[in-house]
Amino acid sequence: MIKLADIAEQAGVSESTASRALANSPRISAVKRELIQRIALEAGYTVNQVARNLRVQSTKTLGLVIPEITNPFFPRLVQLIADSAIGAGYRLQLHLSGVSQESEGDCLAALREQRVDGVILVTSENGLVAREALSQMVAFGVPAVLLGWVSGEPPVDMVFGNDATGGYLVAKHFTDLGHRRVAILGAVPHRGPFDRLVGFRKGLMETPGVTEIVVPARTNEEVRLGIDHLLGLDKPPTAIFAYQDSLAAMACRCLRQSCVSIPEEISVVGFDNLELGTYLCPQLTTVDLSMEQMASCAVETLLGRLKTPSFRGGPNQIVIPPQLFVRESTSRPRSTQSIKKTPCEGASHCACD
Amino acid sequence: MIKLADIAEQAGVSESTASRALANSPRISAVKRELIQRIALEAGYTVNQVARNLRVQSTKTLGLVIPEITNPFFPRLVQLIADSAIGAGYRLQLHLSGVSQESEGDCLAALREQRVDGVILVTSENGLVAREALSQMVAFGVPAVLLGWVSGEPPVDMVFGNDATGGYLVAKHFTDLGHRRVAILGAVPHRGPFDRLVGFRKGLMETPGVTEIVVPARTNEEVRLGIDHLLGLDKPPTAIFAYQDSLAAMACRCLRQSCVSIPEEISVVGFDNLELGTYLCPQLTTVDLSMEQMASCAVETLLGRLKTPSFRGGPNQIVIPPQLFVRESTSRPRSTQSIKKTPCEGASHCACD
DNA sequence: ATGAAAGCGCTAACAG
DNA sequence: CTGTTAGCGCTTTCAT
Repeated sequence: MIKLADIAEQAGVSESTASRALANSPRISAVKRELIQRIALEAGYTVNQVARNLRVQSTKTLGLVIPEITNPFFPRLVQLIADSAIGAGYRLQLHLSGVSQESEGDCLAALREQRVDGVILVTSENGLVAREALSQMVAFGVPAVLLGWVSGEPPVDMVFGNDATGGYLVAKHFTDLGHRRVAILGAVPHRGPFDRLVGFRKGLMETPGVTEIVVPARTNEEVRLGIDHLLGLDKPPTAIFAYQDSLAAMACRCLRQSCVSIPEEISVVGFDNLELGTYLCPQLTTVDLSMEQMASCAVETLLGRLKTPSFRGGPNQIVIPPQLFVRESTSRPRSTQSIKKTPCEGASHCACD
Repeated sequence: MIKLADIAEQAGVSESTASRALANSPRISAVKRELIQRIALEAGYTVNQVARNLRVQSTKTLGLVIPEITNPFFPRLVQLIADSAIGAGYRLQLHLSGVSQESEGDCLAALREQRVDGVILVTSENGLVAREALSQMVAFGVPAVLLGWVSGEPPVDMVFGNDATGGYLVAKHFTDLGHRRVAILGAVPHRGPFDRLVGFRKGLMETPGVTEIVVPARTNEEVRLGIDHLLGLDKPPTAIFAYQDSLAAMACRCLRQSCVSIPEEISVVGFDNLELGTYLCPQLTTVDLSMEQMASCAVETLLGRLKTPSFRGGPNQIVIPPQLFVRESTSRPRSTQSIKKTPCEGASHCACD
C-alpha cells in the first residue's frame, strides 16, 4: 500500500511538504500543492488513518452501542445518529451489545481500545449493565452519553423519553374511551420515576373502578401465552397496552389468530411509533417519542462535551416529551357483549372475514 | 490515557516484557506475567489499538457497506454478518452508503483509509455504483466480496440470490392457482440473467394466455399510485408480485384502504421473507433467500481470501437458491366476479369488517 | 515556503 | 527469560 513517503519522493519534496500539500495547508506554493495532489491522486494514495490517528491523538470517531439491530426500533435511531455524526465530521463505530460474543462491557472496552472520541450508549431493557466499565471510561476522559434512563445517577449525560407521561397518555385514552379492564403487555423493567407503568397507573387512578393486569412478555412465545391467558380470563380486558410496537404487532397477530377483532373486541396500543404500526390491520395507536430529537440531542450533547468537557456542567438529564398517535386500533369497548372465546372455523387467517 | 510504558515502569520491567506479559506470551516467567497483568488491570490499562494496528499492519476489522439500515431487509443481514465476523475474531465497521453525506464510493474510500482488512459490499438496487473505487481497492490488496449481483464481471467474489428462480417460483404459483392477469410491483433494476423479472416471465410463458403488467414503484407514494392505477384498469390483475416484502406491505395497506380483500380479490406475494410479512393481515406469501447462507458465505469467502489471496482462484460466484413460502396472501382468483371499484363506506380501516 | 527531526504507542527482531 | 532497538506512517514543531 502506497504511503506518503512515496508521493514525496515522486514529487521530489520532503514528507512534510507532501503532508501539507494534501492537507491544503496555506503555507505552501500553489504550484507544488497542485503537483503533489495530482501525483497522489494518480497513484491512488489515501492517508493511512491509523497512522494519522496515532499522531494526532484523535480518531474523529464516535462509538455507538445498541442492544440489537434486529429490533425494529433501532434501525431508524442508528440512521439518525449516523446522519448527525457524519454531518458533524465524525465517523461512527457501531457495536451490538446483544451479539453472541459481545456484551455491553465488551463493547465499551473495545471502543476504548479503539480510542474513539466519544460514546453513545443506548441502554437495553435490563438497564445499564456495564456501569463499572462506563465509569472507568469517563474517568479516563472519554465522554459518553446514555440514551435511555438508568437508575443511580450515572456519571454521564443522559437523554431519554418521558415514558411515564407516555403511559399516562395511554391510560387517559383508555379511560376516556370507557375502558375499565385493561392489560399491560411487555417486559417490565423498572425505569424509576419515568417508567411507563408508573405513568400508566397514575392515569388509571384518576378514574375510579379501573382494574389492571400485567402480563410480562418479551418473545413471540410469551406473547402468545400471555394473550391466551388474557382471553381465558373470566372477564378479559377490553384494552391492551403493549410496551413496544413490536410487541403490539405480535399481540395483534395472536388476537387475529384467536379471531378476536381489534378494536371492536379489544383495543390495542403500542409504544415507539414505528413504521411497522402503520402496516398492521388495523393501524396501530401508539406513543411517539421523536427519535429525531433523541438522536440529535444525544449527538449534540456528546459533541458539546467533546470540545468542552465541562459543557453545561454536571451530568445533565434531557427528557423528551411523548405524544399519543391515535389510529385505528383503539375504540370504545363493546360493553354489552363479552368476547367470544372459541376459535372460528374455516379460513383462520383473518378474524374479519 | 495510561500507556504501556507506565505499566512497565510501575512493574519495574521493560516495555517489551510488559507487552509480552499482556499478550500472554509463553516466553515470560509466570510470576512476572501475573504481576504485570494485575498492575495493568488495577491501573485500568487498555491497549491502544490504533498504535497496535499501525505496528502490526492490520486492523482485524472488516468493512461492511449497506445502502440503508432503515429498509427492514438489512438489519438481520447486519446482525448475521456481525455474528460471523465477530465469531472469527474480526470487528465490523458499518457504513451506510445511502446516508446523506456518504455514497458508496465515499464508504469504500473511508474504509480504505481506515485500513480495514477486507470489505463486504452489499449492492443497492442501482447495482454497483462505485465500480472504480472497488477495483482500485482490490488492486491495492484489500479483498472484497459483493453481496448482490452486479453486471460486468466485477473483479471480486460475488454472492447473490438466484432471484430469477425466485421469480419463476412465484409465476408458477400464480399460474397453478389459475391466475391469468398478473402485475409486477417494484423498482425494476436489470439484474441480468438473475433478474426476478426474467424468471417470472419465463414462468408465465409456460402457461398460454397470461398477461402481465409492470408497475414501477419504490416509495409509499408510488405504490399508492401504482395500486390505484391497477384497480382502475378495465380488467385489473388478480395477482400482484411485489419485488420486496416492504413493497408488499405498502401494497397491502393500500389495497385494504381501497377495500380490496386479499387474497379473495387479489393475491399478493412478496420477496425476502421478512418477519414483517408475518405481521401482515393476511400473512404474506413470499420468497426466501436464506440470509444466514448469504451472510456466512460472504464472510467465509472474505476470510478465505484474507489468509490466502488466491483462495479458490479467480473471482467466484456463489448463488443462493430461493424457496417459496406459501402463506395466506395467495389463493385461486375469484374468476366469476370482478373486484368492486368503489370505496366502501364507514369504517375505512379494514376491508374485511 | 520548505526540510529535518521528533514522536504518537506499540510489537518484534535480535542480542544477551 | 528479559532488555535494547528499530520502525509502522503520519503530523508538527522548529529551524532555515
